[in-house]
Amino acid sequence: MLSQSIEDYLKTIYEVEASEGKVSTSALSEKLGVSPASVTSMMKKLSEKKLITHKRYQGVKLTPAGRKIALEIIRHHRLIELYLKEALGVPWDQVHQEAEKWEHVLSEDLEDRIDKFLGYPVTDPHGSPIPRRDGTMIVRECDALVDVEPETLVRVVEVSDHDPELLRYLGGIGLYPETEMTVISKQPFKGPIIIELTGKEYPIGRNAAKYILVEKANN
Amino acid sequence: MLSQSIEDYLKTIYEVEASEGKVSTSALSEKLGVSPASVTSMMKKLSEKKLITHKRYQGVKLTPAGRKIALEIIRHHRLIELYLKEALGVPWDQVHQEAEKWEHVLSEDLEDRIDKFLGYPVTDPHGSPIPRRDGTMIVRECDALVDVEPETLVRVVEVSDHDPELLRYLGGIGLYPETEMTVISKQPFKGPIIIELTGKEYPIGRNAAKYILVEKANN
DNA sequence: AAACAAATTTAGATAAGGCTAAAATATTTT
DNA sequence: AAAATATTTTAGCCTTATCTAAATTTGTTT
Repeated sequence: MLSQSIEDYLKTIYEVEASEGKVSTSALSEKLGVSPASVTSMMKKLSEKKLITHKRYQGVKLTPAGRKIALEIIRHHRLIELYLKEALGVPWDQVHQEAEKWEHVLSEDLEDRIDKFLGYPVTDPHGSPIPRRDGTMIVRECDALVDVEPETLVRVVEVSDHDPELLRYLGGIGLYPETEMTVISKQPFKGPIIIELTGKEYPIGRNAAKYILVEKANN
Repeated sequence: MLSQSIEDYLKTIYEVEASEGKVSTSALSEKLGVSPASVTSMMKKLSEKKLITHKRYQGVKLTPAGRKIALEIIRHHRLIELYLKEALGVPWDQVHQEAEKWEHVLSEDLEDRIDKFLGYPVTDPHGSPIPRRDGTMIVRECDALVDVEPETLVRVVEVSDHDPELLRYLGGIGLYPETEMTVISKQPFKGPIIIELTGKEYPIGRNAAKYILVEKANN
């Protein structure tokens, strides 16, 4: 059995690897809210357990064994998020923090029951893909909203779950995964992106728009 | 915020206090699966936090503050047990171990949602009363099955949740809280107690019968 | 009531996982 | 390419919750 701390490190390494490619000590330090020195000492431990490979001063990489564990935790997390929303009506900006704690104590049996209850879903409430039991995950091709050219009709694929305030704003204007909308314009001087949704226009800050993933909609 | 370990100690102290009156170091050591020395050092810490009173060599007692916390954890535990059974069909012999982990990471918000979902229940799947949010708990008068005279019609009130094997056996013969049955006889030489249930007779070991609480049924 | 046994506490050690401050290595700037 | 800056690692310390072994206190027997 792995400690909660180790599980959190592996999950975070996976996420940083996916979003930034390279996994540095400082990135982990920042995301995990611990000092860089703590990260280094944990890296040493994870290396010994053969869950990551670590070149001094060069960052880390998950081994297949480490990746499998990371994906199991992420599977727990995302199943729980969807479950809480569907079964208990927890709003989408709150499911993350709840899942963050529960994911570490979910048994395989309960995981399966939840999966079955939900009808073997493939995405969580934020549109993130749910890894399968076998440690595989289907990743959809998509672009950050911030990179889309104006006058494009897009469909929301995924919204990052890390900022509850952003989620509340987006929920408020009706922007969820699967929602279709048009990018109207990108205001100059790093100004907001204007989108149109159900006939109304809304501004989305550039920074927020990095965390909204979309795909081109047909027509 | 209290550590999981502290929560487990408080809960166990409450349970020992309720079932045995006096709370000794060795009883806690045994129930928690830690050495007596570990118990003593935790008692020191809990005393400093004013959650228990501790007289050297004389056992411990919960303070009102400690009792309140113990009951909060027990409330979590029992709500979760019932929720898992009702919402996800987890068998009653498995809900305990699942609740044992989840109880420490349940938010107040989710607790309330679960409570509401279940219609503000008053007992868990084993018949144990669920403490209210305000830290009060209604305790029903009842006797251990082992102490009941033969030829008595009784109603099951509560079955201890600590032994999955016993729960499976009892479930198999249809013995649950609210079930009515007749005590036929107590076999001599510490032999089993024979009960009649839906027309059939079943033996219940004396030890098991200590953990089955019943009340006299009318007629 | 003295001696023995049982329960409890103290003393000292260990493992996890965190921290700060200082040293080592990389990277960027001049 | 040297100097300055930023990142990473090492060294050493702290806290929490455990443990074992030894000492103390309580309870029980003779």
